[in-house]
Order: sequence, then structure tokens, then C-alpha cells
Amino acid sequence: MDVQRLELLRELADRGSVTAVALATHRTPSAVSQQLKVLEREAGLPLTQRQGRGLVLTDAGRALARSATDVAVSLAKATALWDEFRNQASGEVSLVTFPTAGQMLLPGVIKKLGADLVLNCADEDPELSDFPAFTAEYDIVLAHSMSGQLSWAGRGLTVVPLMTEPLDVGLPVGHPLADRVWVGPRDLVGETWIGVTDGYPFERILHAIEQEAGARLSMSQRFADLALIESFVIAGLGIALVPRYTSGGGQPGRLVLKPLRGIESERQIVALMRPDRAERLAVRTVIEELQAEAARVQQSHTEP
Amino acid sequence: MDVQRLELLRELADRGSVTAVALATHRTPSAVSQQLKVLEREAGLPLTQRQGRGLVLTDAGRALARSATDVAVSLAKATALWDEFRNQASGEVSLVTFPTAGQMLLPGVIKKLGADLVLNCADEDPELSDFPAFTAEYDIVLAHSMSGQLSWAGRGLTVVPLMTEPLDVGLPVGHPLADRVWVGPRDLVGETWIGVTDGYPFERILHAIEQEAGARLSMSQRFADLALIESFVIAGLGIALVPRYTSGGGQPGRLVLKPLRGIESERQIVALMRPDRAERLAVRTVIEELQAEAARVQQSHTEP
DNA sequence: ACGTCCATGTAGAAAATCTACACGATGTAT
DNA sequence: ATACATCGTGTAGATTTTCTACATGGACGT
Repeated sequence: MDVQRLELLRELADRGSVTAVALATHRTPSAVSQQLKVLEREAGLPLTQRQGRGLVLTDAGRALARSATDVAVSLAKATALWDEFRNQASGEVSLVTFPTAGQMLLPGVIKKLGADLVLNCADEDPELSDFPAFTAEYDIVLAHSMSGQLSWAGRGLTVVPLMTEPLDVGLPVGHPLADRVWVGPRDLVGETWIGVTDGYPFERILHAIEQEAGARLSMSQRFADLALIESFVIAGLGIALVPRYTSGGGQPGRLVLKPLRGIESERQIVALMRPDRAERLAVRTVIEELQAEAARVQQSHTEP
Repeated sequence: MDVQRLELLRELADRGSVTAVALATHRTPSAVSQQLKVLEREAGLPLTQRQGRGLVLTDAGRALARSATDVAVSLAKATALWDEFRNQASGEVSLVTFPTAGQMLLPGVIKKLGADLVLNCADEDPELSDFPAFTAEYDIVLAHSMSGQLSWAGRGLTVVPLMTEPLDVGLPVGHPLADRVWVGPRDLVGETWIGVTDGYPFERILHAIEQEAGARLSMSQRFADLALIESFVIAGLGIALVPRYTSGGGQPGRLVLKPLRGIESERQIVALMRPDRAERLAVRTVIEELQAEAARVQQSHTEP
């Protein structure tokens, strides 16, 4: 039984089409198809099945693909081990993030990394995209979820928590609530809100506020971009829920943040990885730096 | 990084020479040497080292070989999984045993196995040979050790206990002690003993008897073969320590067995395997049958 | 000193795997 | 309905990888 073939099956499970696997592994679709055929012949039972013009795995195929992950993990552990012997976290690591986390963490991380470890970053809009799906393409995926919510369970991905960031209420200077130490759900009814695009995780907290206060919030605008939201708040067009550590980057002093009490108001920032990639020494190094940087950010907001 | 090459490194760790690896993997020594060279070049650090006319692993090499085992295990699990899908424990399984265990267990086991699972058995003299070393050559190694003694720890082998067999005192019919229900160390001084060859595990118990009784035992002969020992006992030339379930096979009724009290007198019969081979479905099937047969033997000696 | 055993180079054979291209099936747009 | 794009899969040949056969040189035992 050949590992490369198993790996191909796993890629097929992750990416869903022969062409995608071929593209990802720098091969022609024909080569992939041939190898899968050999694997199937060796297995002695059908692993794939045509569906329309595409190809889906059978139950047996899925099971095999799952065990292929274990093989990949132990293999990655082996390579990591010998990287440790040479103690060089070399190579390239790719990463996607949603904008605010990237702005908060990445500059600090990249400065810490040695010259022989290249970190290729990209950003993706969190609402448009399925975070776990990116683990096929990128080594590390920075994602956020609300606390308690286990959005990424059960897919067999490695999840490393990086930080929990409070979500505060953002107010313009001079707002009646701006003198308060904290605000509660009842203080917030009657305000005009700048909301996030539908489906965005912050949504849940706004619903919780409504539930707690017993009234609907009036939502005038809906944006995805944080800087845009903030500019509206600063302009006095409404108030908004904003992440504590990443807000006010552009115009400091013109936005007032108030902790929200009575409601669990925070988001979890995590790193998602395919288990085998998580074992790579270079990846582990980056993760450690991400954790350190996250701790640093958190500390700098609590101490001064 | 290639798995086949890693596997070769592991074989080298197990077998100790390029030639042996080549022989075991049906290749020429040159091919093995070349692959190891490639692996070393990929690793970027020396994995092997010449010693005399042979080749030994460096620390890094040993570490890599160890992690290669994990890879082999997960790979074996994958193949086992798909064997389960076809539910066929097919293929061949090789086994070595020491004579008495083979005589006790193997006939029953082989009868239970299906026609598509071939069990190739061989026997080896336990005193001459290093049991763990056989795991390189055979899938399953039946070995015995005294209770409490962990002869096969720390080599990274899978150990499956099959049974604990009491070691009784074998007497000729008509012997003064033959009427007793059991015998103690003190009853046994003054007797003439038929002993086992030096280094044999039974040796320990004889020493324990001497220690307990406070006197040396007179040892007239030393044999390795159990049937030979028994024939001496039956002929009235002495008494001997014999395993309860395997003795008296040849001449029933002419040998009397008495339990030995006051001393832990039993041997542990175990199956030794390389971890990866232990995962194979066919191997697991044989192991299960071995356990069942062992239980059956044990039961048939306690009940009637 | 001699033969033996072992690992390792080299050259070419053998095997495995890939690319290029064609084909049929299946959706989608016009 | 027709034309077109997409997707997987065959086939033939090129490419790459890995093996064998044989030769070489060092280490050990007699």
C-alpha cells in the first residue's frame, strides 16, 4: 500500500474533485485519476463513485481517507523530528486570516520570525467564506467564533485557541453613555445601531441584548468592514459592537469603548489546521509566536 | 520524505546490517545503500556511521527509525481498516514458538483459522535464541518469561499475554511425595533433580527453592528438551520442574504433578510483535485465536 | 598475507509515474 | 435544442525513479 496514493485520496476527500487535487499537487488530472484507480484495485473495493460530472467518495473511501490522515500526521511528526535535530524551522508557511486578527497579530509575529522561515499571509472576508475549507489551501487559518460555540468541531481539524477578545460597545465622544464605566443591555435600547452584515458572528450578541432588554434594537446600517463601522460611530451616526483590541486603530481618541456587562460578549480567536500540517516544525513555530503575540496584545490592554 | 526509505532505516535499526535488510526486503545491498544515502541527503545530517565493516545508526538515525515505527503502525492500521471492509483476514502470518507452547496451542489455533489465512509456524530453542530478535523475521513470536520479569520491556515491541502456566514438580509414580496434595520447598531438598540447561528461565525457581529451603539442590542432569526430562523422571532418575499444561503428553499416567507452594512458580506465555505487524488484521485474528485457545487449555485443566 | 564479509560506487536495465492529447459524459448558457 | 465548458478517464510515449549486476576498497579472522 502506497502512502502517496492514500494522500491523494485524502486530498480528494478535502477538495472534492480530481481536478482540484491535481491542481493542488502539481499534477495533471490524468495522473491523479490513474493513481486513484491503482489504489482502488489494490483495495479491492470501490472507493469513489461518479456523481454527475464529479466524483464522490464511498463510505469505504471516506474511512480510508480518514486513516490516511493518521498516516500523514505520523509522517509529519517524523519530518518535524528531524527538523528539530537540525533545529531549523525552515520552509514556508501559509496563513489566511480575517482582517482584524491579521492587523492585530501578524506584524508582531513576522518580526519575530527568523529569515529562513517565510510566512505567506492572505486575508479573506470571514462572512463570505467557510473557514475550515481554507485549511486545504493554507497551513494556518485564523478564525473567530463566539465563546462556547464550537463551529469547527467534528471535522478532524486541529484547533489552537489564541485569545478571547472582549466585544465592547463603541460610542462617539460626547455620547451620553461615554462617562459610564460599563454599560448594560438596558442602557442600549433606543440607540441607533451600526450593525454587521447578516450572518456575522457579532449578530448573536446583538440578539442577546435584545432578548435581555426586552426590546428590538434599531439597526440603521449593516457593514462588514470594521473601519467603516467605526467611522460611522465617530460621525455620531450610531453606536456599534466592536472588538476591544482591534478598534480605534485609525483614529485614536475619537472612539470610546465601554465594556458590556450582563452578557457574555467576547469572541474566540483560534488557529485552524489540518492535523498533519499542525505537526510541521515551521508551523508549530509560527503558532507559538501567534500565541505569544496574542498574550502580548492582551496584556498591553489590561495593564496600562 | 519517503516512507519506503524510512522503513528501510527502521529495518536497519532492527537487523543491524545493510545486507540483512536487503535480504529481508528482497533487494540487493546496493539498492538499500543507495536509498539510505538519499534519505541521508534529504535529512541533511548523518543517520548512519561505519563501524568496522558494518554500519550503525547515529542518535539522529535511531530517533528517525523510531518515528518510522509510528508511520508503519498508522499505515498498518489503514490496511487493516480496509481489510475489515472486505472483512477478510487474508494473507500469510508467520510465527515462531518454543516447542512446548507450540504443542499446546498451535494445533487448536490452526484448526480454527479459515482457509484463506495461512499460518506458517516454526520452532526455535528458547535458550539459544533472543526472542525479541525474532520479531524482525516473524510476525508473531511466542515467548515465555517468569512472572514479574519484564524481559521484553523497552524495545518498543507489542506484548500480548496469552496465559500464565503453573510450573509443577514432576514425580515418578510411587515416589514418596506422590500422595501429597502439594509440596513445599523443604520437601524437595535431598531429592535428585533433573535440571534445565543453564540460563533457562526455570532456573530462577530452582534457585528460589534453594534459598527458601536453605540448602543446595543436587542437580544430576541438565536438559533443554522437556520430553527428555520427563522420561528421566518417569524412569525414577530424579524429579523436575515441569510446566503443568504441557507435560505428560507422551506417557500419560506415568508422571505425577504436584503444585509447588511457598514459591511463585509459574511462567508467563506471551506473544511478541513489532507494533506495526500487530495491527494487521490477519495477525490480530491469529492473536485472538491464540488467546481463545490458551483460555481453553487453562479451563480444561482446572475444571475436570 | 590471504580470503571473506560488508558497504558502496557506476552503468545500464526495469519499473513506476507523469504529461499530452483525445474522448465521452454531464451540466450550463444561448 | 444546440453549442460550449467542465470533469473524469483512457492511451501512448516521455520522464523519473529505483533496481540489478558487477567492481572496488576497507575491516576482520585465520
